[in-house]
Amino acid sequence: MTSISPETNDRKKGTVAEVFDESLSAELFNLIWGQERAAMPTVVDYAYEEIWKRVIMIGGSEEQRLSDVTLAEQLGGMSRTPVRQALDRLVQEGLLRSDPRRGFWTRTFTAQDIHEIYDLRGALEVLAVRLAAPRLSHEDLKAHLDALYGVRADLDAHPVLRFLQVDIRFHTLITRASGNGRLIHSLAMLRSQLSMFQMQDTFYPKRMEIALNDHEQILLALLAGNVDEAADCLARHIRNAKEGVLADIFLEGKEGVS
Amino acid sequence: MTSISPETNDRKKGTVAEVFDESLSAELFNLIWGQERAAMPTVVDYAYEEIWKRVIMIGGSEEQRLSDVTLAEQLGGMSRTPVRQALDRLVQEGLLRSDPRRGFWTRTFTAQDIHEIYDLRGALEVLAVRLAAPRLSHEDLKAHLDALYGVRADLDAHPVLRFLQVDIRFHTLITRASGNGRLIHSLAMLRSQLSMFQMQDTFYPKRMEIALNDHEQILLALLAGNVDEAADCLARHIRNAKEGVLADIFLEGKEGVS
DNA sequence: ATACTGTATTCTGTATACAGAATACAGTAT
DNA sequence: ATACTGTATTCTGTATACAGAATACAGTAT
Repeated sequence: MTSISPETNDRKKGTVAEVFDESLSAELFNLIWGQERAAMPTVVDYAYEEIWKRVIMIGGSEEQRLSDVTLAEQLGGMSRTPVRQALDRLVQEGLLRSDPRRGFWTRTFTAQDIHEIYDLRGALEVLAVRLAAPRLSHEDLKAHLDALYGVRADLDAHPVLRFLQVDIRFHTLITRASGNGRLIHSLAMLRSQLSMFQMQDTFYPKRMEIALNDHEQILLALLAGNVDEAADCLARHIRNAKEGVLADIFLEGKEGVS
Repeated sequence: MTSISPETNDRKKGTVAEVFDESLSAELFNLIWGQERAAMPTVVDYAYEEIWKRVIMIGGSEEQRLSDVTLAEQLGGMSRTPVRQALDRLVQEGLLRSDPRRGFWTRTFTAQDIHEIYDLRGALEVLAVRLAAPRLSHEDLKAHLDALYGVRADLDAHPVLRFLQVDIRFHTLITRASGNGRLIHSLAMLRSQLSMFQMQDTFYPKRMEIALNDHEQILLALLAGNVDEAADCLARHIRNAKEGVLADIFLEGKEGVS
């Protein structure tokens, strides 16, 4: 899966897959679902985590069949029952499709899916930042600003994973501070779906810089107590991210589809 | 569960449970999940539907244990496997809690849950109406206005179920027209959770009239092409609904909790 | 009477068995 | 050569079996 750059850029860039492969899916899993891990995980929890990582690595560009028998063998010879329960969970969360009496399949993601996910995410994160504003401490905000400046300083050194970490942590900070458990879970599910094409997504330094600038602006607005500005900027930030992903992954020039 | 009226009202009123009992849960299920029913339902689908109805009838006021063995027997002697899959689905959707190695339980809903659900619903429906506005035909809008006037005319005849039907259909009209499948599903899940205390909720004619007036205003704004007004009114409508439910169900006078 | 310990019982989570649907494929007709 | 039919095989969905965790409870000590 080679992507054609929509604009030339002489600095380092790359798809996530090129740079990190297997280790990234584990990192992504921790960032997205780490906090929700059970104290005493069941066999189903283990199967869910392992299959999640595989699905993310397969990505959203091809439909691939997942056989419960094969997976059960590969996951240390466990039985089909917990594997099927894990697969059911992934279907619920929108990462897989189950074709009745024909099995489980990874899903392909279209431009329509990108629109759905980012539109939803925009509405949810704007709600999150409004709920979070009075609950975020100055220390938390400043700590994240520092982290942001640190990453911006050496984006060239280890670009993509470091950027993804700080990006996810920024959005997680705001989401968690909302205090709305259902909102937190919904956003985690959307991010889980986004991870499906994160592996093919191409990250340009320019795009990462723009994102970090947006984050900075939002954090500064929150520090200044200007919630409306933070919300507007966050909405714009997510619209921009959507356009970036659409341009990168779906090059057929359908940017006009609103 | 007897509710104390926060204001006296001499016209007919009542909790849903008093008026409809078992038949209502089936009606609610159809309104919420009817469109998503599979052509060839599996045993799990059947178990899911039956258990959903039971859970709704139990409601969100008491924690009740659900034994997979007992349910399997009651659902025509099916086995535990599909019952557990259905229970897992209900946990995913927030209607049940699974206590690891101790079983499945219905959840009690607190004022915090009402806040979470309605805040989320507000953000999602506002997004829905913005996406739906250019996609709703004048015929659809007018048809719903007619239905609304019909119900308002004879609210006294069969108040609660008729009101619930037209209420859910109004929100479903807007949600579906958004064209965003994930948004539609998220809102169906929230409504599913709302159904948990719908049975204890008390419907006063005044409250129903206010809701219908809101609906009318939103539909007229959409007919006039005034999307912003429709969105604002919808946001207000849902905030009002939240306050109404909080006042009805949680009488401890915690309206101040924002 | 109350707290504690150890055993019996119940019940959950996972493994395995089995029936029937979907699929592959060989054989036949055109 | 291609389309079709019927049988063999594979695989999914559900039922059943089983091990170990949670619970109930009787018996004992204080």
